[in-house]
Amino acid sequence: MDARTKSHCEARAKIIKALAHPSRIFMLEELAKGEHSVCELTEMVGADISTVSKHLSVLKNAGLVTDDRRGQQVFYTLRVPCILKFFSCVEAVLQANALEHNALLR
Amino acid sequence: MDARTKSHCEARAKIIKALAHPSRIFMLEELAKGEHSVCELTEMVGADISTVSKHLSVLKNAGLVTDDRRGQQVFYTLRVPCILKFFSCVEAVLQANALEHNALLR
DNA sequence: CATTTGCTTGGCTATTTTGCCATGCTTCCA
DNA sequence: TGGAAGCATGGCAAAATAGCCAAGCAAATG
Repeated sequence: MDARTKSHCEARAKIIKALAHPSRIFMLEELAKGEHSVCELTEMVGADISTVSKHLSVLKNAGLVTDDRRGQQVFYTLRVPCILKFFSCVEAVLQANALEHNALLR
Repeated sequence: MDARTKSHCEARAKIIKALAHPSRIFMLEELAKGEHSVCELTEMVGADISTVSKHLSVLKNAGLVTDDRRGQQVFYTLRVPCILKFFSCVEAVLQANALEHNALLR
């Protein structure tokens, strides 16, 4: 793996890592339906607000969401719609795994 | 986030985590072109064979690849072709980020 | 058989990630 | 202007990951 390929893979890994957490996946899906404030997301996720805030900064840092301060609240929006296709592939893997699992049980 | 949703998100996170490493991304792309033995992949990645073997077991555990022993060698194959679309979305994010970055420089 | 080759696994340390608490900052309202 | 509401950040401890070496196991080869 040459240096060029390596740095490219690292860049991609950085983005995928941002996706690799249950709470962040959940939030992205909620944001796909429409913007939400940190408060709302905190409520939905059910974790400390500081935790949610850090998760959001991870997503923002990866370029997956954007934030918009309006008054006291900060609203987050999904920046990359193709993320949903992304998840549908993961869904396909899950289904394939489930099928495989059932086949082994027989 | 109710229990059902939570476990679903966790299942997806598990798969995405398996994708969240430069070497594993690289290997998946190589495997997309055709099967490879552990030896070959080790050569391509440029890490210890035990490291590569563990990476492969992570991918296998997530249901992303399958292995096939033939003689002394074990050949790995990509199990889920849609992974490539997955990456193309990541690519789109990278490009969007690059554009954003340039815009800020101006 | 004994050895070599190809791969996996155990064990260990170093690094990264996660989540909470405490604190600080910004905006709004009384 | 003082305080409250909404978020972000620093700091810390616990947990998860990553990488290598050493050791083990399976198949081929002599």
